[in-house]
Amino acid sequence: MTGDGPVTRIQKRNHAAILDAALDVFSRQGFAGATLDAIAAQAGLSKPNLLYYFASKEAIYTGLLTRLLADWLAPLRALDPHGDPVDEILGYMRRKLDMSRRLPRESRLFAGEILSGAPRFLDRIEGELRDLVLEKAALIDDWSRGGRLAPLDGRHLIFSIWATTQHYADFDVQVRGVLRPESDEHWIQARDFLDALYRGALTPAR
Amino acid sequence: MTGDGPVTRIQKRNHAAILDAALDVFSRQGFAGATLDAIAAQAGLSKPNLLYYFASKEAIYTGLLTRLLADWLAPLRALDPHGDPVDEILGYMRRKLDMSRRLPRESRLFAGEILSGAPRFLDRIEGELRDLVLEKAALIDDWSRGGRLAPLDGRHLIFSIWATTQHYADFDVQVRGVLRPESDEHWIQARDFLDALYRGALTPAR
DNA sequence: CGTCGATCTGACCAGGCGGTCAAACATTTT
DNA sequence: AAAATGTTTGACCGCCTGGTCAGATCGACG
Repeated sequence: MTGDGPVTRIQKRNHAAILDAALDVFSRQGFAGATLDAIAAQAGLSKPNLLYYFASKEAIYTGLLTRLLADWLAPLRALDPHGDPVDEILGYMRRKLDMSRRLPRESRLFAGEILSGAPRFLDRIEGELRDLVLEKAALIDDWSRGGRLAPLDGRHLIFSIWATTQHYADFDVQVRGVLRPESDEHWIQARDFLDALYRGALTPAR
Repeated sequence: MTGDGPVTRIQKRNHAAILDAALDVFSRQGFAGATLDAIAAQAGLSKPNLLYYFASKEAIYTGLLTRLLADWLAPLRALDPHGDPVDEILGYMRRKLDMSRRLPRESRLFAGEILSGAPRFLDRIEGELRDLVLEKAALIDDWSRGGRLAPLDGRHLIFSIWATTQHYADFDVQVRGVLRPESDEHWIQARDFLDALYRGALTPAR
């Protein structure tokens, strides 16, 4: 294994299979609770073979985090300075909620990492994540000061959108345990609720 | 050890020391990542001595969850049907935010358990937690229908208050990583932000 | 086909884990 | 003081874990 990432056809296939299996296992069990045997079994490989592709459990985990971070931040990055403020923020909320629905494993992976103190992720939180949040928060604060949004702290507004949308992925068992949805109707309810919540709070000049 | 809880003076002291140490370790490392050695060290006891007081790691963990659940639900239980709707809900939000600030270990303990699928807690989520949420959500829905609150789904409103307030405990390292607060001023900002958010969204008749 | 590197595996290891136990030590009771 | 009960410990065990390694197998290519 060179450090240049997958090259051959087999490498590409197994590399991807391992990362997908690892996402499954790490997101359910956390870093400490996950075992290489479980990841290998889920990927359909033997444990030594898995270690032929990744140097260590640690390497799989950090590989996952790195690979997923960009996708994870994409919705916020798409917040458009030239759009209508309320529409932009509601749109961002919807994209995040949609990500929670479609990519709950990724959401739980990040949640578990941060919950346990982000020992392997703190540098990127304080780096690109921080930069992006502060940039977009400044944009929101501009909108607020211009009277195009109710006066709300942009940084905490972003936090609240993370919290409310990721809640439906991270705390899925609790949401389902309380609501007992027959299929997925609670996602529609969540969308409508959050739409009303943020529309009511963001709309200025009442 | 009988099953009747601490009796002697020494038992009371060590029992409490163990639970406090366990809260520390479990909330930082999760169930799988925590070790009996770490808990014993934190409690100032030897591992066998720790197991003299609790039958197993599992027993300490579930003992903790049970002991803390009532306290955890107290703020919601205090939601008063006879109070002013907006004030009641804002008051509830403040109590929850205050709990996140004062009891972050407890918040992270529950978060970790639910995040990993609540394998040892699901029955109580579907039991007393569900009952309480549905009761208070019905109250909120009554207020909404009576025009005393903006029309919002009570169950999802409760979820959103959990999400936004517990976020500051569960994702503390991320919040601090982004905001870099010099002391604890971000808790004040959070209170003001959430106050404005929910006041704006809840206030009816615009 | 044959060769050579890429891929894969069974057997194995050292360390850490939850948990046990007999015996030592403390404390209370008689 | 002695007996009885409650508390603590060092030594230990079996199991699982992450990781290694020598060698077997596979697959692309001349």
